Amino acid sequence: MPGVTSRAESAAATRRALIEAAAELLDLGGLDAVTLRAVGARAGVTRGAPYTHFADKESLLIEIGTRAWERLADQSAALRANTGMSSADKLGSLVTAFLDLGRRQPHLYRLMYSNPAGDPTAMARAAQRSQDEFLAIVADLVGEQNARRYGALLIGTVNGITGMEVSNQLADPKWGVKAEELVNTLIDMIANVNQRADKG
Amino acid sequence: MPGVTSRAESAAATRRALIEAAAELLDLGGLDAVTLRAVGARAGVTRGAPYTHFADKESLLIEIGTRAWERLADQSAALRANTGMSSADKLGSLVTAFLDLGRRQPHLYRLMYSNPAGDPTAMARAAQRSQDEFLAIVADLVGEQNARRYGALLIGTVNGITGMEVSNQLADPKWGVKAEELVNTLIDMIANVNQRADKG
DNA sequence: AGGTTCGGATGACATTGTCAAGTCAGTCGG
DNA sequence: CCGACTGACTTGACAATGTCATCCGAACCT
Repeated sequence: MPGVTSRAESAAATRRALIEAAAELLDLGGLDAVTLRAVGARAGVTRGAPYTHFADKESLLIEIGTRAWERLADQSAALRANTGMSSADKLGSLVTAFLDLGRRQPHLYRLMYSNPAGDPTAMARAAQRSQDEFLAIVADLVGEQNARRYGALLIGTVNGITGMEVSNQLADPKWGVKAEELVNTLIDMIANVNQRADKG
Repeated sequence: MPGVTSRAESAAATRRALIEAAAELLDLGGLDAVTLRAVGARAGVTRGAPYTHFADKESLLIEIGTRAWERLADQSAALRANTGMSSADKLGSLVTAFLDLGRRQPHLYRLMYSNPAGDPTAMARAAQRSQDEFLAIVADLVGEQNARRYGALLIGTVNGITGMEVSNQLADPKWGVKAEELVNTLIDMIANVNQRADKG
């Protein structure tokens, strides 16, 4: 038997520690606080260590964003599999999860949308998977035909409203509305339109 | 009479040149391309010159974002004053302007929403003025009472949809819808709801 | 004219991302 | 059991960048 911790194990642990350290620094001090030196120090290694596990700093950040998207996608999938819940409630639950993410981890939220226009990164692919899960739940609510149209509208709206939350724009008392209310207003409108279409 | 170009005039010209150079670099190469040295070179001065006109690099960027928001606000104000146009058309026109901005200048668009959570910058104030103008047009469409609710919903949705455009997410053929369609769908729904409320 | 003011230039410095070279412990074939 | 090897990590070095203290010179005022 090799050492209690094999080399591969300790390397994997370091990789995990680096990701965690970077994510913590991001939450605490924003993107500017995430320097490779600080990440290394927090993970108990030196500034060069990240280059063993990641091509460059951006790759490390993308890994963090990817994981966040995957958590959301998993959450959606679990929710969709839940049989004791209405589609509308599932949708509301997801929206809340999204808003909470933006509120609790605004820097992470920004990172998740900092997609370069060029090639699709791993993060972009994870984001798409998350959207597909979301879309499936919307389809349960409004039917397959309308899913794309209203799914895109809903996703866009949730992003936008959360974005306003993140940049503190909705906090302005002039609006007098909460983010959840706004999204629920839209969900209601969509459900209504769809209901009328069903009857027609 | 002092020289053909007074010192104050040339200083103001330099300031303008710096802002323009920075904005061009932003459009061309993204935020990473905006280094003070590059900005100075493009404006015909050296790296230290910006510090005569701006406290730091961030202030220069904020100035660019502020100007962009002000252009939008002015555009909205002009539109609102136009008497030969329906409120719905005004709204559609504004939405188009917004989407075009995101499509043509994605880096600038991102900058406009990169608001720090803390104190309200000049950019944040300009953004608010722009939103107020938008809100006024929405109020013409749905009435003063509903303006806040639906205005916030619309602004959030436009932001979100544009954001999806900017990060190339709507380009995915799986959606099969265009950004304008989505927003128009929402505008129609809002107009309908309001119409029914009027009759009730 | 002579002093003053201020826009801009220059030198210097700390921080940071990145890489080449070196070090050392775990691993494996014999 | 031992020597070679592999690969994770460290260290030294470098270039780019934001920022500031200092300096220069031309426009400005009296």
